[in-house]
Amino acid sequence: MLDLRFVRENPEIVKQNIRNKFQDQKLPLVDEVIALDEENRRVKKEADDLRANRNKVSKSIGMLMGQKKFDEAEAAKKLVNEQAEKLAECERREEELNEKIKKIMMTLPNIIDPSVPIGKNDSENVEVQRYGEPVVPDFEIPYHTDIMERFCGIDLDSARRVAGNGFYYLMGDIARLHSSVISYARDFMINRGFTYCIPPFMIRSDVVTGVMSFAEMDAMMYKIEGEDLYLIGTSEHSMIGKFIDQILPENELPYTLTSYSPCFRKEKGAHGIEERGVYRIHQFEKQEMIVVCKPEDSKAWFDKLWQNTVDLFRSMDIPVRTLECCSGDLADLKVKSVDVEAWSPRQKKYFEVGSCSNLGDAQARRLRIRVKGEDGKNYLPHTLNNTVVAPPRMLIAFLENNLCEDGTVKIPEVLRPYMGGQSVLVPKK
RNA sequence: GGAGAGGUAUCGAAGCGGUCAUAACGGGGCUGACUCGAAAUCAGUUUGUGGGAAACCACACGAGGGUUCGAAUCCCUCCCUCUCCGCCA
Repeated sequence: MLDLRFVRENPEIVKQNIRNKFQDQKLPLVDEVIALDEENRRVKKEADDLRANRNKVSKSIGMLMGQKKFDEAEAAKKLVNEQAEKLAECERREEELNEKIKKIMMTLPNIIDPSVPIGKNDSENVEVQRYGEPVVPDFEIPYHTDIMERFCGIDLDSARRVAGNGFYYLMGDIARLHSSVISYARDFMINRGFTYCIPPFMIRSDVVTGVMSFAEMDAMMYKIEGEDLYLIGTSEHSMIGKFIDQILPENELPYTLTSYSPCFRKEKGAHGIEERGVYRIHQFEKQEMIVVCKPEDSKAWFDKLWQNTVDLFRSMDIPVRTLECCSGDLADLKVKSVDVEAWSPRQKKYFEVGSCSNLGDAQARRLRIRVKGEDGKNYLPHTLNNTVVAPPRMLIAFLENNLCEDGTVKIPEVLRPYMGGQSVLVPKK
């Protein structure tokens, strides 16, 4: 969501940005919206003048009535009535134009950061840096659900009977491991100065449209029947939504929060063989971090945020890399985004375990989140979000990287306090 | 689920067809005075959004409609919040 004034004053920047994102079909929308805006301002001026006149005459009628000059009052009424139809027509046109403008503005992509690599789709994302040695052991690493089954740690059959494909029962040590990771990640972020928060797991539609594009909404969000409520796809939704319609005191910035929630996603469409098991599911749990900050600080915060995830995974000895999202793969609301990917010794490649995004002022504009500046003027803050860890998917990386040849799984030092002191998990079968 | 009350700026709250929406009154914030400094006190200042170079204009009293020359105020529909009762982790 861009500022309309910005579009009006910088049409070439907006168009080049659209080309950079390979959305050329949206190019005509820029001139279209500028023309609509011009007409809208003209119509608005006319309507404003008519309304100003009506207000003036109406006020005088009140005075005339008070002075009991009824004849003059009647004459004034006639005058207002003569212009009523013209005003009504202007107002209809205003409404129509506003709607058209809003619709276009919702589809124009946010201006990407100059540092974002230009590319058509996810195949052109760019590796930034690797952390830790991606080891391939000389024994075979089974599929993650097979590892879990050795520990009697997963029951997908029952899950399918109860809820269908895309759900799981985690059992025993594997379930405990899942909870341990969440607890550890929570404390990890608290130690880095973030405020822990447990948010609502359902949100209203106006919050949904504020935090994501329509395309994403349709593909992701579960709606509660008969109510204006949606299950959150990530706690980012309720956490950024927390600030809807607020004017925030500048001295309270930045807000740095870490939240826990289950996440619900439709995951529409078919997915590949590598996305079975607990990789892509309708319900999972996640520790998230969000930041609301001054515009000038968002770039620095962006780098701090993804670094937290890298550090967390490294503290559990999982090799990771950062992958910069290219222009064509970047969601329309985002200014810049980096995925954190974990090493899979089985697939001998990295796979996504987290995503860090700088939304610029796009979410703030949609949600009407403002900051009262020192000079008394309000401005839009920037919003950022990043995955701390999403345990089900993280467990895949965890099990594959910590599996020993004898079938046991090492528990990293940092997780042991959360696992009752165990240093190793021994298979049950 | 039943009954009741209510939604007005940063907060509490008055207004209940025109002379109180540049929103009374109070709190908070900011500025100044007093003070070595602070508290207290006193004075001033402080809604948002859009249009305009500016003067200024328009819009917004939960949302949307209607009545009217004119609606915070009257009518209709919907949403939300609170209190009590019921039910229940």
